[in-house]
Amino acid sequence: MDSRRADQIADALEELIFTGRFGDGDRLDEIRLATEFDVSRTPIREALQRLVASGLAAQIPRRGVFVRQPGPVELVEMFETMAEIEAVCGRLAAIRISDGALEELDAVNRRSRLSVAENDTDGYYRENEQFHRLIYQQSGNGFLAREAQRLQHRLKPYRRIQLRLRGRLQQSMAEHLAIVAALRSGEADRAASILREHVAVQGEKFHHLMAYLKTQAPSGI
Amino acid sequence: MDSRRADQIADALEELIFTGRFGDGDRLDEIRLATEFDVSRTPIREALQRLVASGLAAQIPRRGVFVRQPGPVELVEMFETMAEIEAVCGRLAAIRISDGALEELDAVNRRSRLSVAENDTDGYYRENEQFHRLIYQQSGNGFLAREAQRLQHRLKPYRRIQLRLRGRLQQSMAEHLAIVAALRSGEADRAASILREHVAVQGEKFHHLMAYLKTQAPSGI
DNA sequence: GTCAAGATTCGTGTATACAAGAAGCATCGT
DNA sequence: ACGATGCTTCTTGTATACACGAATCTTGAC
Repeated sequence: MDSRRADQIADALEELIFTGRFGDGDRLDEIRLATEFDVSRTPIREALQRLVASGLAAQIPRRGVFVRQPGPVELVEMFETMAEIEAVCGRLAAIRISDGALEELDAVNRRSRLSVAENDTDGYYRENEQFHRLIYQQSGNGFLAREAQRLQHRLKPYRRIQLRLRGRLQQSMAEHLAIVAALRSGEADRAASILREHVAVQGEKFHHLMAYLKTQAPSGI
Repeated sequence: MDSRRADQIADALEELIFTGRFGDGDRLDEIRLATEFDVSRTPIREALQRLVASGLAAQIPRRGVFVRQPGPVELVEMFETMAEIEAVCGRLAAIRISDGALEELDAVNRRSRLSVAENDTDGYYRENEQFHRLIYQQSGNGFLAREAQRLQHRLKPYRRIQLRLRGRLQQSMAEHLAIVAALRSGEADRAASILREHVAVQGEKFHHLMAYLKTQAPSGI
């Protein structure tokens, strides 16, 4: 699909940052990466620029680009922003959603329930992602939907991990059902506030999880 | 400040796109731009990638990058998104704003009033920009503030032009005063809804202006 | 021994050279 | 005459070479 080497490298680097292989402040050495990816510096530089544009890294002129993992404060801010944007999507979707999309949401929730039964967090997260994406799209605003998806992608590793907390899967599932109910009945404000809480609570849960992990092992994600 | 040639070029190109010197669908020829900016293709390519990342241009592999001016539909979507995000900022700011910031907003509004008196749309827009930026910052969420500012920057040319409509300056001014009043009294929902309308109406006004200009002259902005 | 200044080295930023795919054009066949 | 196929040319994508600034190391002075 994408024959540009630089784009593949950008995705690979993003994954490496997400999985914590590159820690905060690490310099992304062009030459080193070039040899590792067996490619010249040119595509590496293009990939790095993409990372900088996404906010995953910061560039200091003549010094290089450095990984920029969000700290606790920024993570809270990102989750709050995501919560608000999802709330907006939900409020608009409650007015504009199509019957077909409601059916799709039901279908996603049926599949989600199976994942919950099997305690399959990865499977659940996949369905969860689709669930939210559908709502973005049903906001009837393509631009907003793209922005929401961009943010979702950025928060993906953090949204994912908090599902491992005991009871979180069931709670999330229940919230999804409530959201669909509100959308179906066209209760815009109710859909918005449930969605806002649904996402905000993810931030809090993630926060708790981080605090907990810190007491257990001082390693990264 | 920024010694990187590529960044300067990116800004210059952005300006050229904003001012309509490059129309929708125009190919941004690397070689041509390189000779025009008297520079090699390398910084040009980096600049183009930045444009693509901002959404101002689209890249087709092995074909080049093409200017992507938003059409009427996308503009409406962008204004709606901006309106919702500003509403969120306003709601949060109503709770979190500092006394000092309220003073600053008053000061900005005083300066704005002078621009209104002189019918100085450019001056008014500068103050207007600052007014909104202050509210973003007072949302107490740095991440949200940056996102809002990014969107504001993207919409700048369109927000600016609609101020030329007769009576718009006075109307905008009145709305700003109402917004500060709501923020000062901590009426979160009221601040949000005024801000939402304040921005949404800009989209509508811009739309009207475009429709009007289209009847007058078939040129670009 | 410590600090400062110069030299050296290393890495980014830019220019240029090379590779490869896409578009346009000409020629050949039907 | 029209269409298809191969060639040519042009442009992007990648590699390499060069320039310049930053950081470090060394050396000398106090």
